[in-house]
Amino acid sequence: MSRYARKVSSTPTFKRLPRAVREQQMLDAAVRVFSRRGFHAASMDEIAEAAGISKPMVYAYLGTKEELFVACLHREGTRMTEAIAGAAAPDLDADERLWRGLRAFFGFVGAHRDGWAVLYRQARGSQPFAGELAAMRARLVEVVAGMLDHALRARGREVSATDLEVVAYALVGASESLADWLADHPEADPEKTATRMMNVAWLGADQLLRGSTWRPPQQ
Amino acid sequence: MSRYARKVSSTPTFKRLPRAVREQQMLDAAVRVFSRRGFHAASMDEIAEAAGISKPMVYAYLGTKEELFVACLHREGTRMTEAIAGAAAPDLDADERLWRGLRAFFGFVGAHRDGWAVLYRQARGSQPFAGELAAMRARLVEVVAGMLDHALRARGREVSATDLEVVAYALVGASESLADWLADHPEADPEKTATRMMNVAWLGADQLLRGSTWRPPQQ
DNA sequence: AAGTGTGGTTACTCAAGCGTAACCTTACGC
DNA sequence: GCGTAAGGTTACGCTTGAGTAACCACACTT
Repeated sequence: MSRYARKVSSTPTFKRLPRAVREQQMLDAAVRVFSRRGFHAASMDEIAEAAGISKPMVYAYLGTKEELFVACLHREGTRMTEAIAGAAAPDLDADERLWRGLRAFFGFVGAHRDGWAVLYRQARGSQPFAGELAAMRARLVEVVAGMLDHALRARGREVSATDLEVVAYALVGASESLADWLADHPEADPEKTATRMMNVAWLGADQLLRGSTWRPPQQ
Repeated sequence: MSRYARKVSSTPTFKRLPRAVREQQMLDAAVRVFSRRGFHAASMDEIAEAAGISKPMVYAYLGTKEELFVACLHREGTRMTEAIAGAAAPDLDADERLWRGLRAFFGFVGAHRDGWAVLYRQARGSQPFAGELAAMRARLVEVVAGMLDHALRARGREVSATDLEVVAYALVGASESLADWLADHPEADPEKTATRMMNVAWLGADQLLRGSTWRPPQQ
C-alpha cells in the first residue's frame, strides 16, 4: 500500500480541456488574484482555485510563481502594445498619431482597470520583473521619440537622441500617471482623460517642436 | 541549566548607543537593503546585520517588517517633501516656483539615487504601502495644482478643480518618470534633468495658462 | 485490447524567514 | 553600592506557502 491515499473519483465531475484553453483560464485567474492581492500576498493555491484547477497543473503549464507573473505581464503587455500600435498608423500627422495612440492607451486601461493597472504597478518595483516592464516601456518611449523626431525633421530641425528620449520618457510617464488616476477613479471617462493628456502633451510638445525653449534664470 | 547557551562576552566588543542613534542606523540599513533586494526579498536578518545589530533590537525599536518599511518610506518621504517645500517659496512667480521645486526634487533624487527611487518604486505596488505613498503624492499634486490655480487666477481665468488636479497629476507623473530615468542613469545630471522637465512642463502649462487648448478632430 | 500520452488529482516535503522567549550587562539615579 | 531600566544577545518555534512525487483515467492510436 502506497503512502498516498486513493480517491475513487465516483463522478468524473468536470471537463477535460486542451492545454491552450486552460492556460488562458489560468492567466485570467492569475491576473485577477495578483491584482487584488499583489504579487507577494497572492498564493499559488488561491490562483489555482480561482482558475478552477489544481496547483500542479499550474506548475505544469506555466511554471513557478515568478514565471507565472511574467507570463501575465507579457500577455497583458502585448495586448496593450498591439492596441496602441494598431491605432497609431505611421502615415498620419504627428498630433493625429499621438491622439489616437493616447486614446487607445486610455481605452485599454479603462477596459482593464483592475487588471492591467495594478499588474503594471506591481511590476515597477520588484527586480525580477523590472526587465520585462522596462522592455515594454522602452518600446513605447521609442515610438513616441520616433514620432517627435519625425515631426521635427519635417520642420527641418534636429535634436539630440538623448533630448528626444527624455521628452518621450516624460510624456510616457505622464500618461502612466494618468492611467493610475483613471484606474483609481471608476467613474472617470477614458476618452476624456485622453483629451486631457493630449492637452498637456501636445501643447508642450508643439512648443518644443516650434523651437521655443525654457531657460533657467541667471544660471 | 537553561536550554539557552551562554556566551561569556570576554570582550565587551562594541559600544552601546542611545535609541535615537540606533534607530537612524537601522533605517539607513533598511533603506539600503530594501533598495537592493526589494521588500519581498529583503530579510530582517540581513537588515539587522547591515545595521550592525541583532534582529530583536530591530523589532524592539521599529516593529515588524511592514512597519519598518513604512518607517523608511516615511522618513525619506518627509525629507523629500521638506526639501521641495523649502525650495519653492510661495511668494515667487509660478514659473520660478516650479523651477525651484523641480530642481530640489531632482537634486534630492540624484543625491539618494538608489535610496529613494527604489523605495518609491517599491511602494507603488504593494497595497499595505500604497496609502502612505498616495498621501505623499497627494501633497505634491496639491502643491502643483495650487500653483497652477494661483497662476490662472492672476490672469483672471478659472478652471474646474478636476481639470487642475488632472494636469497636476500628469506633471507629477512626468517628474516621477524622469526621476526613474535619472536613478537608472548614474552619469546623468540632476540639474540638467530638471531643466528638461521644466521645458516639457512649463511650455505646456504656459500654453494652458494662456487659454489655448487642443481639441479632438471631428469628434 | 493493449499501449501511450495528455489532462488531472491528492497529499505530502521542506526551506525560508518572521517574530519571540529567555537571558546578559552596563550606565546611572538615589 | 545597589536597584532598575535601557541596550544587547543567542537560540530557538512555528507558520506559510512554494514546489513535487506519486498516482489516476480517459481518449486516442495501432
